[in-house]
Amino acid sequence: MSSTIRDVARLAGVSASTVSRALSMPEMVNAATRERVQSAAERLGYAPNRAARGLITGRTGNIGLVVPDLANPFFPSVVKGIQARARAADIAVFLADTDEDPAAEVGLVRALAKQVDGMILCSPRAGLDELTGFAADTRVVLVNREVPDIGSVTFDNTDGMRQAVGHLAALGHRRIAWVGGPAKSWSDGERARGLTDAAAAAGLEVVKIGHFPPHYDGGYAAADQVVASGATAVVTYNDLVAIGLMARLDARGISVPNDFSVVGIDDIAMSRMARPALTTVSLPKQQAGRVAVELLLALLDDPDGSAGPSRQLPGELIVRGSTGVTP
Amino acid sequence: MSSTIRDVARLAGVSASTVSRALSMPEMVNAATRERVQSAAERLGYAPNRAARGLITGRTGNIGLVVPDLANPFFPSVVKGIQARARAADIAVFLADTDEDPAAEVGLVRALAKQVDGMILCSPRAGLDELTGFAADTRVVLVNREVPDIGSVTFDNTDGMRQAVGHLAALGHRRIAWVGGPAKSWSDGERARGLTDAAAAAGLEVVKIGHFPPHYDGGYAAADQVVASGATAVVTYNDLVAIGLMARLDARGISVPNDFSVVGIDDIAMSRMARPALTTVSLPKQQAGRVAVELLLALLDDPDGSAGPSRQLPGELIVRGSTGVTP
DNA sequence: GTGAAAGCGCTAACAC
DNA sequence: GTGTTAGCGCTTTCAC
Repeated sequence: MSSTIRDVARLAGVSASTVSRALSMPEMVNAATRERVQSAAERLGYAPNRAARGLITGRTGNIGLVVPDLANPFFPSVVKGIQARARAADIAVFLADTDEDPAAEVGLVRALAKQVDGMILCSPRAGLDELTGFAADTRVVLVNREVPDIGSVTFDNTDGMRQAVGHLAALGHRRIAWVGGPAKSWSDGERARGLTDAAAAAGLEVVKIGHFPPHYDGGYAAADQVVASGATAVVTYNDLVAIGLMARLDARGISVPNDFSVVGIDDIAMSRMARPALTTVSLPKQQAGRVAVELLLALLDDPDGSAGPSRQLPGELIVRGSTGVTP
Repeated sequence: MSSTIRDVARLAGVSASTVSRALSMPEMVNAATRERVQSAAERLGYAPNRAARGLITGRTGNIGLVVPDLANPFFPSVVKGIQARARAADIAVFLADTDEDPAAEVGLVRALAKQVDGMILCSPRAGLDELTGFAADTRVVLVNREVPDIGSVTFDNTDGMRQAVGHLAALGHRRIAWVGGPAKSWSDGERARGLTDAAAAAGLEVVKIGHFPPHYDGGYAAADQVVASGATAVVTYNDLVAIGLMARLDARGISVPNDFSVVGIDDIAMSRMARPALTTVSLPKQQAGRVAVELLLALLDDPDGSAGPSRQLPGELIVRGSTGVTP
């Protein structure tokens, strides 16, 4: 159905290798021949079969992308950044959604690894050993996860939490609750630690409220414990949790921000739309995606394939209505 | 780096062809040999190179998926459905996001078409001729778009609008505004027509308010015209628009649902979380994704590749706070 | 039931 | 500068 390199060769009256050269290394071929080949290719709508090319060059021009859950708006943003940067490099993206299932993660990585040049793993839930194992087989870049000897793009949680604490301290809060996300989430640990350290430095008290699913319902469920903790402000694992938490607060007649302050992390679109709008540590999600692709490309061009420098991106506190009033 | 069929053959003490058979047509090989091959494959972590296999079988085991904008929560849901169904069939998914750019759409389809068995195009913005052209080259299934002779999965907009109108009429509304989405969107036309027809049948008046971007900001921008129209209720192109519209209404001190009723379409997660929660025509997004994959699989198995039967999925009105009160 | 040989579409080495 | 040859990893005749 689709035309091959030989069709073009026949039409242009040259050999297949000349077609190949004319298309991928135009300098190496006579100008006249080149034009003949190019117009023939044009006329046939020819485009090389990348699978066949990959077989011989060892480069497929494809990358794999694994995310835990597309329904969490954080990930589509990262995916968009990755897409955009990959397309600019003429690279196609395999996407897999694991549904937050670590076992599925392992299977999907193995399945995809064979047909891609490298993989980007977003917030992987897999264990350290598994990730190290992946990186031995394939070029891997991590997003929102740090593992020794594997390239990664992360966010500066320490500084983000410092900003959040500074803001809450300035509003007069003395006791802050932390609502944690999935126990297997690397960033959960980072954020909790960042918050604890920043609070200690500022002389504030932190109450940790268990682990909750990283969704609206998780926040909704956490709210009552947060209130019972005696805190006057809360920082949550992510925006979705914060929004769910605010809904429960509202249902109980607790006013945000008059009675309570809420700070999220991520800055998903929904946070602007919430009422009151959510104060949050904004993370450069699309940029993280773009940077991840760049790291991966560097890794692919690097003959020994050692991990390039990892990148840490800054977060920025966006103050909105959910922390507008002093307690 | 990765082991090939010959490595397995050597370890099992058989030929490559036997390995191939033992793995893909286990019946055709002696039980003892089969076990030897399978354990050898296991030990080496062998998985066939799908590109190489595709070269000879003509089937890559991959499908392409093109969506206009992952930032619109409607699409991640569909993508999740597609992913899940594809994975069950051991099929990998190439994902491309066009950023609502029809030109990018064409380019991406062409680029992907070569390395996939078929493509799913979600809410494509491309013209009729272009889509027909695609379908001539590749197996194509459309989601949320209907084109003659191309298989598709759509939602029953006519019935959905009938439900919405029935609800609003029962609340006592006599004059309903319609806020349209992108002019190039097929479903925009369908929904507008569905609403108009249902309103006519029920003896209600419809005021159409132009075309707006299918986002929060579009709804925010449309609100003032909606109010000026003299309508007491509004149906919007999608939930995002409805939520933006409600925000502007709120900013102007117009109470939903006391002064105004709002109905969206899609039922994205955010609609449950909005305050007041949004009444909306819920669309089975994940199911649409699953069905699209099934249609595509049927198309691939069909030797003459003619368009299979298209499927239309029902929508269901979910009544929430945004239409709770009679005007 | 199994192996040897051919070939999918392409590119890279080697001749010329 | 261009054609010929070989081969990427796999499946599929065709012999045996």
